[in-house]
Amino acid sequence: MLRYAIVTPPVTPSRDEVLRVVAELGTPLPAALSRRERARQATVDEIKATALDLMREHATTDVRFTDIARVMGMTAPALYRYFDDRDELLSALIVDGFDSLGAAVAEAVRPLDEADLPARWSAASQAYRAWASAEPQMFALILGMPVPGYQAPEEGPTTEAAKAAMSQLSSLFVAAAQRGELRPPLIREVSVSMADCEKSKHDELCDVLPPESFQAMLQTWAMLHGFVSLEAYGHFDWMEPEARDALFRSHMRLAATASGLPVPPA
Amino acid sequence: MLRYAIVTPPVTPSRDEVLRVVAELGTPLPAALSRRERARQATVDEIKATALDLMREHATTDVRFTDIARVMGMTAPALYRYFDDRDELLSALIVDGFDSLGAAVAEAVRPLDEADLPARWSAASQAYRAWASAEPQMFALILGMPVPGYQAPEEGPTTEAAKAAMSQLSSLFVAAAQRGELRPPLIREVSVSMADCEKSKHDELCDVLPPESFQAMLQTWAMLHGFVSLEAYGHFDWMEPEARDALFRSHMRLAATASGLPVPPA
DNA sequence: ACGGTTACGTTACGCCTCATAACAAACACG
DNA sequence: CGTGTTTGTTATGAGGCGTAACGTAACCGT
Repeated sequence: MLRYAIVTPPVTPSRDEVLRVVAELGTPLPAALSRRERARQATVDEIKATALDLMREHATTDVRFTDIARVMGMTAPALYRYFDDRDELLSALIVDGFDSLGAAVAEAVRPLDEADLPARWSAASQAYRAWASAEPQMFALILGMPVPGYQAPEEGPTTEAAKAAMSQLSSLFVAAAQRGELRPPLIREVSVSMADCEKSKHDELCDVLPPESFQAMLQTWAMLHGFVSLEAYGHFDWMEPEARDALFRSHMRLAATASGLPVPPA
Repeated sequence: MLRYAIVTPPVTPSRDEVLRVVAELGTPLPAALSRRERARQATVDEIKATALDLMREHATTDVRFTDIARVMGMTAPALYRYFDDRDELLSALIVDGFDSLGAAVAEAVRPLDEADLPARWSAASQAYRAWASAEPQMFALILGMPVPGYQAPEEGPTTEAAKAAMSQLSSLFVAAAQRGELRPPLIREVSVSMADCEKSKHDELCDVLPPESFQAMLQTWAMLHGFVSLEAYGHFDWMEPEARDALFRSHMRLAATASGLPVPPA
């Protein structure tokens, strides 16, 4: 039923692997990690990786400690040495999820010409979509209604990770604005509360983005997220894949047109 | 902890109540229901209502049979007389959810002048949004990733209910088209697969709606759904309510502008 | 009105999961 | 080599799902 060999990574990863993971997590890397700490970190990673594998395999955001432990060749109570309870594991997975989504978008954009904003927008939105389609459970976990019973910690590291991931989107608008390629959006009326709120919460953006463009950016996110949500949860399954692709491209052209981003060629 | 008195409706409802419920469910009403069938139907309804109350109270899509039964003054195994298992209860709730969403939109639109399409669009989208905000659990249940472990039946009554609810949206486009008030959408390029798929699956629409308007309708749904999803799951919590309202109105103006629907005045 | 039938609700039970407690082995280190 | 820490184990309790077996009450044809 469960394929032990496939999902079980090596118990003691290489030093490089550990360093990569540590760097990825943003830890300052205090000179070096003791042997024990490295082993512990590896186990934590293996738990998270196994949980993700099981989520993928069972197509659900529900993860049973029992299953994780069995796949890892351990017993369930041992996992409590690494995560106080299920919520803590989920929070860690959510942080990783935002990181993964942000990284996927960043990866897709990185090799492209910085001047080619239409291509960067296409690649970024396509990466968002592809990530959600490939990992609908993760997508549901971070941007949908999470697992029943799970209560997201307010203002925790999850919020940080979310902001970081979403900055991938805003940086596109900032780049366009700084290059002078950001047209005024289709909707230019901005309510007072909108302009005010922009000043209070995202001040780093209001220096470079006019309020109507900030508003357009949020609407762009909503457009992107709407399509991707509907697709990820199967509400576009009645369409042929090619039709979905075409609809998505068309949708993103619309988003760019409406928000003032440079429009990708048809 | 649990308020028995509040959530427990009368065990034997009035005949009018029963007739209303039956009519609501679309049952053909075969002359009349026997006393037994009426009682059974009442219990089924009470179970669903209690489940909804508990979902609202605990802010989760997870419902425990034990809790439902306790609130109803029964024991858990008794519920299996009415629903084979948890999935069947959830499927029933999903059907009701789609019905409720569709009804909310229909209610909002019904009193308005049939000629005033901008007002109807504003009211419909606002009803969609308000419904999702008032019942985020239901919203997640029907249009998000459902409860872990729940497997939606393919092509069941849930699909029917979903189509019926979504027809509220398409009927707006159809009305606009029939009245000659539907402008060509901003994006007019339609891929071949899109136009073809339209013919195969939603043939009743392709008679009145040009393919580019059908495409625009789907994009409009995606725009609406994207905003509503993000808001319902708390990703717009950093905005003031007034700012969210303004953003939504602006978003819906954009949707109408882009899709060719008559645009509401600012 | 009466006995058979059907529906409903109960208690008892088996299985599973989460989570804790108490215990054993492995390891680091003076 | 001993000592304390870390990591794993087994044992245990609480609680949910779903089934089985059993009473009981309501319905219904005669």
